[in-house]
Amino acid sequence: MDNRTMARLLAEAADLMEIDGCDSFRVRSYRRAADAAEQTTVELAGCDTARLLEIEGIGKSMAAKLQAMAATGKLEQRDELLSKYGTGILELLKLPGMGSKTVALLWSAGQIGTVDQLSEAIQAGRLSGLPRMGAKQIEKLRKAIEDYRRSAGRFRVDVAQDAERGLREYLLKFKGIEKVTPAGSLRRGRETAGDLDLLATGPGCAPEKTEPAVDYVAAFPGIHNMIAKGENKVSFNLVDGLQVDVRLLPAESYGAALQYFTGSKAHNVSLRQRALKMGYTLSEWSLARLHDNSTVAAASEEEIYAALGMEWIPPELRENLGEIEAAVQHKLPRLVEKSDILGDLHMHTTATDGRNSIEEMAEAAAACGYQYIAITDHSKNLAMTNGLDEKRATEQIEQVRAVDRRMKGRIRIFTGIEVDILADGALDMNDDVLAQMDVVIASVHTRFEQSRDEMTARVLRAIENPYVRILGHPTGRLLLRREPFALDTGAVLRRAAELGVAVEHNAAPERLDLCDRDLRLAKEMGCRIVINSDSHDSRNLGKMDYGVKQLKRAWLTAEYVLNTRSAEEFLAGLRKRP
DNA sequence: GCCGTTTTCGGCCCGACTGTTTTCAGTCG
Repeated sequence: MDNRTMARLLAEAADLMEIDGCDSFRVRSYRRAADAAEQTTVELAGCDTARLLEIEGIGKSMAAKLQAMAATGKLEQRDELLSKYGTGILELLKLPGMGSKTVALLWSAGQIGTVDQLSEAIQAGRLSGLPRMGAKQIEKLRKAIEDYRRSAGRFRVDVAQDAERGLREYLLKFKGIEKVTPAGSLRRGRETAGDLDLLATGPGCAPEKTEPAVDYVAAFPGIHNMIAKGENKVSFNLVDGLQVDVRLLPAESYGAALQYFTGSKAHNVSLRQRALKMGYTLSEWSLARLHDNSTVAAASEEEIYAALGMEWIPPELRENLGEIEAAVQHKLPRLVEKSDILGDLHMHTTATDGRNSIEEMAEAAAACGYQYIAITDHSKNLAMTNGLDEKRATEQIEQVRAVDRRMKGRIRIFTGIEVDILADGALDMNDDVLAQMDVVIASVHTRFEQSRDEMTARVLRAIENPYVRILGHPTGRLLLRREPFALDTGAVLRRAAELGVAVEHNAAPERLDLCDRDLRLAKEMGCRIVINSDSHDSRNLGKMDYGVKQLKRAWLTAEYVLNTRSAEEFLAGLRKRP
């Protein structure tokens, strides 16, 4: 059993224990253990007790549980509670605004243990009269279910990406498979994926010879249930429900298949129309001549696009939004690449909720090839993270400068802070401290019951503060968990552009703030855009692949992205301080 | 359940906000 699965079982156990009314500190220790399992680099399943005990947050009892999990594949506490409450109870907990106490209340009041049962109870009016269940609360729940159902069935891209990585590694271990490429919305860089399409090719994928490869795919240990197993396609669900289709393809039609399964549908329709006009027909097998069905191109996408008289189109642009016309005229932009990113301006350290020191972050960033970074820990309003007050923030400035000197120019470290935008738009830090920072990021962290207008006013007021240089995660979007902040993005971006406040595209995979639509808007408004990792761990520093894909989807070139410039130019590109 | 001792118990991240409370419980970050 891998660390990730252990982490999931422990986290689920913690949720269930909380519903069950266990001691909250005990629950927390399960959560800490889950965190540790998720974060650690050592393979837990192979560890002896002594090694396990070295891990922070793992004690004697937890070590035994980890070993039992490795041996049996199960966590007893979790299974017991699940059989008591049913599996639907965990789903109930995913509704925004729904915590363990409310779940426990619903359970004890009416044996409500699934989202469907809750929905039914609301319809039937059975919730009113329960403690703390007023009209507003019930309406909130009704809305939460609606949102939840809308996103059901799709997976956040980082979940799909993780699955893809694991599967790809597994597939490439097979001798007859030489190349594995994800297709579909994952390849195009969409925020969510309905399923995961993986294309594999190699000698073992040749027609009539696929049987061993198919068997190998079907033996993937992460498979929860098999949907279909054919000659060149294997479909199954992973434990978390994600559907995976693995297609084994001969090298000679790999390009056509990749093109076909990458989509989007609209792009493909357009492309096929063009093919027809040219006397060709395009399918997942090949681009062929209409009159005799002879192949024109099939092995690579490049050949196919070239045969259709155009440049190869990056997958991120394949949405039928003008990319075909541009490719025909050879006018596709040179999109921003990950290697263009020279600095990361948003990260946390052990001073607040990060896992590494300033030095460690700096070293890791230098190893990523960055030329500069900013240390931007949380401010005091994020009490849970041990946010910095004015005094600690001032002290940290000195520490950052000291580390910067020690790095001797190997990397520049800017001073900074991520301040919280309060309900009324004020910042939770004095201006005279902000005035000393190179980089001040202002972010909304809490979503109150604010109307769209109030939320917009809140952000607009915050960026009027002359020390704010970057607007952090502007839409507060946490996909599939919560609606983005309802705010007038256009108005905010326009004002940010006027003021010279850069807007952040937060590349943290779980916090996809500016979707491609927002980024296009930012571009139109003339905003300076910064892509940041918001790392809480030095190991996440270079992880910008997905974020860069999103930039590409908005047709952004390096000139739009401020941190593709040198340290000096970057600073000069930021809003001038008063 | 972990941890660290001022070591075998008693702490354990804390403040803002909402709704249903008329003083506070629940959720979130």
